Amino acid sequence: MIRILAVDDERPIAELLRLSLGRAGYQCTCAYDGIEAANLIEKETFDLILLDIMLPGIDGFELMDYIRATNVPVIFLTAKNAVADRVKGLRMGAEDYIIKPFDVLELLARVEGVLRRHGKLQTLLQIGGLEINTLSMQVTRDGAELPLTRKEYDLLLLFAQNPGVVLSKSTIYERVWGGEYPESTRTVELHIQRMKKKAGWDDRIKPVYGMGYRLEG
Amino acid sequence: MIRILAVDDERPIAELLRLSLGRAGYQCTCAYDGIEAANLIEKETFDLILLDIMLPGIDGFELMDYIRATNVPVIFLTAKNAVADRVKGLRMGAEDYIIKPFDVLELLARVEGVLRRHGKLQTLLQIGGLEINTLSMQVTRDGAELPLTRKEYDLLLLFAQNPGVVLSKSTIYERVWGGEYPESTRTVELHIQRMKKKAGWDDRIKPVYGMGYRLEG
DNA sequence: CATCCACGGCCAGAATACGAATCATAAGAA
DNA sequence: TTCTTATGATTCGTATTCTGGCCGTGGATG
Repeated sequence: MIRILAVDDERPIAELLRLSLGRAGYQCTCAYDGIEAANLIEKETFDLILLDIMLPGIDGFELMDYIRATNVPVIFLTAKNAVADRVKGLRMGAEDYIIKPFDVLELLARVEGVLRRHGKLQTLLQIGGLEINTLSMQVTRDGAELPLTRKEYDLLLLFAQNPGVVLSKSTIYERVWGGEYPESTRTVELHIQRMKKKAGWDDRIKPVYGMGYRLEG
Repeated sequence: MIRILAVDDERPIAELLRLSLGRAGYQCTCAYDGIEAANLIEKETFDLILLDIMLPGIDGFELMDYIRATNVPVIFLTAKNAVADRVKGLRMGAEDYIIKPFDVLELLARVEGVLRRHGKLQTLLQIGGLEINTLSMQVTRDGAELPLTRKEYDLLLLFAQNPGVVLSKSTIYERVWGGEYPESTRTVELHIQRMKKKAGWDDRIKPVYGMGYRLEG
């Protein structure tokens, strides 16, 4: 069951979110201010948070700071003409935003998109002799768990989600680290190297000279 | 990887474009005025350009003149009530336009549409007995992979995307290497030669004396 | 037929990309 | 706190690819 937290101080909106998402098969909890939201996030775990920017008490941006550490994807809700807010939100690590008033179908499409990108819709990925559980973030080979670090896992998942595709170093950097690729360092190579080794994918992930890396079938 | 250039002098908008497109899997670069855009277009190659009309310095229309020569599709960004601009833009060869403020989903839909019309979303290209997979960047003949270097691949793809068209050496240089064609070297001939050989296209790619090269059907 | 110039083929040095090892710092657990 | 682990910058070595120069060939032009 996928759990979603909807944070909005306007009760009718929050209720609308809860009902729409509930109908679509998600388990949705509501919070009506920043404090309540923070408490819930502390106490429970969610797969996705829908966050209104304008909140009494702690506002959405402050809450974002808090949420970011938990790595839970956030879609935030903004008023029609608050472009600056949207940018600020995306900068702060939000996955997407929805402009109020929103269409319920659009909402569902975006929720699904974000969940898919985070691998929360499909919980088991089998590839290259490995089994990746995207919910528990565990990777196993023949039932034995691989002790992967955070970056290694992210990398592994990126390749697993794009088998056969050449991923350039800048793409990899943007997807795993975020931000612009710093040409001068060898960070990406280094981590690919470590991940390959742990995953036993030394022959599977191959460098494509001058282009990037590819996970072969 | 599909590369998009977003030209807009309003930083928040440009940033919004970059983040949204980036999240959708495109590689997006920003320029904040006409000069910067022109320089980038000169230096790199893009698959699509998003162009704001109102720009300081060189405006969007002037830039359009410049871009048209490069054959890169353009989507205009216009203000809500600038109907005349829209018409002018389409007349000048823009592929589509988007009215600001725009919805990100709409933007993505239009971007996808334009890319599809230009065959840039196509991942499998079959020509001259070869099959080119632009995602895995692999070229196969009868199922056997051709070991191409980066420049060879870029060249092959350029010809494959322009069958029957005479490509001048300076055009080829600009598209594959970027920057101005250095008359004094034989780099282009050399690489075409190698590529032809590996691809088995010795009789397919023919020199057009004094003009360039053409891939014959 | 003679001349000019574009193009093909080849080579070696230059440039670049990648892998491995090492070290310093940051983040996290005990 | 202290210890451990994770992360990322740096350096070096090697393999691969790129490039410029030279020469030969052959088409274009008169």
